[in-house]
Amino acid sequence: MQVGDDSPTTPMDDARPSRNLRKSGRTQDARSTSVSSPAERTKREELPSPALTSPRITRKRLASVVEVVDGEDSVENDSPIDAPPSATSTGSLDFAGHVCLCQPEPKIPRPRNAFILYRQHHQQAIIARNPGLNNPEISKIIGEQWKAEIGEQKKVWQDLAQEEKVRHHEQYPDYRYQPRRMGKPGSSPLNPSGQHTTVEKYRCPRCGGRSIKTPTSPFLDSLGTPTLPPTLPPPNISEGLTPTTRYLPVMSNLSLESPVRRRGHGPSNLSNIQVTSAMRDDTAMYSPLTPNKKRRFDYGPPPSGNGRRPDVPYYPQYARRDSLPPIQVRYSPPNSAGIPHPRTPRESRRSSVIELAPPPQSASPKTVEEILGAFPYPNKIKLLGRIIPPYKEHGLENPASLKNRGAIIAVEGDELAPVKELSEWLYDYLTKQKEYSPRIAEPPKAPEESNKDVSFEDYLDLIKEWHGKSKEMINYITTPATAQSEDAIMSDKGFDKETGERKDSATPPDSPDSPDPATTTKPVIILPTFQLQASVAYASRIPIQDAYSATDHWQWMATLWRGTVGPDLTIYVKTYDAKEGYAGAKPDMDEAVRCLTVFKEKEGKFVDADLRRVGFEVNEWIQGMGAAKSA
DNA sequence: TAGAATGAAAA
DNA sequence: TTTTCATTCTA
Repeated sequence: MQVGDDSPTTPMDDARPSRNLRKSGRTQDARSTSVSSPAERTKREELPSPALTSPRITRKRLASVVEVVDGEDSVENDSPIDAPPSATSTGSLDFAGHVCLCQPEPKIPRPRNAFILYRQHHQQAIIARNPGLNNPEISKIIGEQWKAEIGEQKKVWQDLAQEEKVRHHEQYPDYRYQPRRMGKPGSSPLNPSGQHTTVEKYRCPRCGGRSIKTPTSPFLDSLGTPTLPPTLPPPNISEGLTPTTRYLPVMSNLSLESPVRRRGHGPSNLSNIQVTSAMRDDTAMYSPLTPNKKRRFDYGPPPSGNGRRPDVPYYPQYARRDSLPPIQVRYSPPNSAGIPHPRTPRESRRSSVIELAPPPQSASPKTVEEILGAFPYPNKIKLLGRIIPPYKEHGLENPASLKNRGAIIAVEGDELAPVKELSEWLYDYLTKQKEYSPRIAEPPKAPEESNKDVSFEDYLDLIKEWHGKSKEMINYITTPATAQSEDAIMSDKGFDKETGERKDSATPPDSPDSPDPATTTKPVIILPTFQLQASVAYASRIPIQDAYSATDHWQWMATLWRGTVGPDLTIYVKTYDAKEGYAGAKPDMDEAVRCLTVFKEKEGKFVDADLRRVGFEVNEWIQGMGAAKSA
C-alpha cells in the first residue's frame, strides 16, 4: 500500500472517515445525533496535524470528496477509467461509464482480542515512559507486561474482548472471518463473501444492478437518492468537521462482502457520500478504509455506547490518553479578558465545533431547563472540558508533585441520589485500593429551590467562591496524600462518607511495599456534581432577558467557570426508564471527552459489574495520567 | 510494508 | 497445526 505517503500525518489520512460502518439510520441517541458528532470528532481534532484544522474546512471537505472520488472510484469523476476498483474488487472496465451507486462496503475488522485491547490501552503510557520507542519494541514491552499481569486483570481484558465480540456479532451477524490464504486466488479479503465478483459483476446485489453513468453529485445514497437536501452541505459542514466525518450510509443492512480496501490510496470509495452534520453520529467511528490503521479507540466497551443498545456501533470511540484537542470553541477570543464572549445567537446557528442545538426532531421543549436537558450530555461535558480543562502542571519544578498528582473526578448525572451513591461507592473503592486518598468534596451549591428568581449575582458569587476553591483543589491534588490534613474545602459533610473509616489523615497505613508512603498515595477529589450540574442549574433558573437562546445562555454561563480547574474525569450517571432501551448498556468511556458514562435504571440499582468497571476505568485513568505526566 | 506482541478464528 | 488479522506507527 502506499508507503510513506499515507503516514499518519497525511492530512488526507487524518481526515479519513472514522465513522463507523453502519451508521445510517441508526440513531444511538435520537437526540444526540446531530450534536454528538462534534463531540467525538475530537479524536481527529486532536491530531496534531495543522493541515487539518487550518484551512477552511468547508472547502477542504469538498475538496477531499473530490480527491477521494478521483482517486478511487470516481463516482463523481467523469473518467470511467478509474472508476472501477472499488465497486467490485475485480476489474470493471466493463463498467466504463457506469458506476454502481452502492457504496462498496468497507472492510469489517475483526473484533479485537484481549491482548490487542490491552496493548492499545497501554501504548500511550509506554510511549510516555519510553519516548522514541518503536512499535515492535512497544509490543514486546506490552507483551511482557501482559504476561506478568495477574489473572484478575487479564480477566478484565478478556471480558472486554468478549463483550466486543458479542457486540461485533450483534452488529454484523453475517460477518465471517475469512483470512486470506496466501495460495488461494480469488480469496480476496476484500471480498469475503465472494459476491460482488465475477458473476455479480454487473449486477450489484444491493441495488439490483442499478448503476448510473457518471453521476454528478456525490450526495447519493445507496439507492441513488440524494442523501442530503441541497441545503445542507456546504455551510454547515463546519469547521470541526474534517472530511473525517464523512461516513457511508450504506452499511446498514448489507451483507458484508467486498470491502474493497484496495491498496493504493486509502480513502477509497466509501467516501463519496456526504452526510450532513445532523446525520453524523458521534459514537461511531473508525474507519475501516483507512489504509494504515488509525486508532479505533481503546478498549471499548459500550455495547450501547451512549445510545440505545441496538443502535450503537460496536466501536466506542475515543482516543486513549491522547492529548486533548485544541480548543476550538470560538467564543472568548484571546483579547476578551474579562467577561467571556459567547457566541451570538446567530452564530450558534452555524456553530460547528460543538454543536449544541438539539436535533430538530426533538419534541420542542419549552423551558430552558428542558432544552438544556435535551442536549446530549456528552456535548455539554465536552464543551465544559474545553472551557475548563483539568489541571495541567507546567513545570518540572517539582517532579515529586507531578508524580503524585492526584485527580479531580466529577460525578454528574440527571439525578442526585445515584450521583451521590456512585460517588460514595467510588470513594470506598479508591480507599480500598490503598493507592489513593480519596475525598468527597462539597459540590457547588445549587440554587435554592425555594428561591424563585435566582439572580445572576448569585451565580457570580458561586463562581467567585469556586475560583478560590479551585486553587485549593489544585493544591490538594498536587500535595502528597499523607501530607494532607483535613482540608478546608474538603468538607465531607453532606455526603457523609464516614461509614466508619476515616481514611485519610490517618493514612500512613500499613504500606507493605512502599518505602515512602508519601509518594504512594494519590489524592483524589470526588465531586458529586460539579460544573455541569451547576451551570445547567443556574442557567435554568436565571431568566434570559435578551436574545440569547437557551443554549447560548448556558454556554455563556458555563464559560464563567473559565479559569477554575476542571475535572480530570467526569463520570456521568445516566438514569433511564426501563422502557428506554438502555437496558444492558455498559459503562462507556469516552476518552476524548474524558467522560465515563454509567447507566442505571431509574428504579434499579447500579449493576455490580458496572461498578467494577467504573473502578477499573478510574484506576486506569488516574494511572494513565501519571504515566503520561511522568513522561 | 515489515515488524512485534497475543489470541481468535478459519483452513 | 498453520495462517491471517486484529492494533500501532516508524523506518
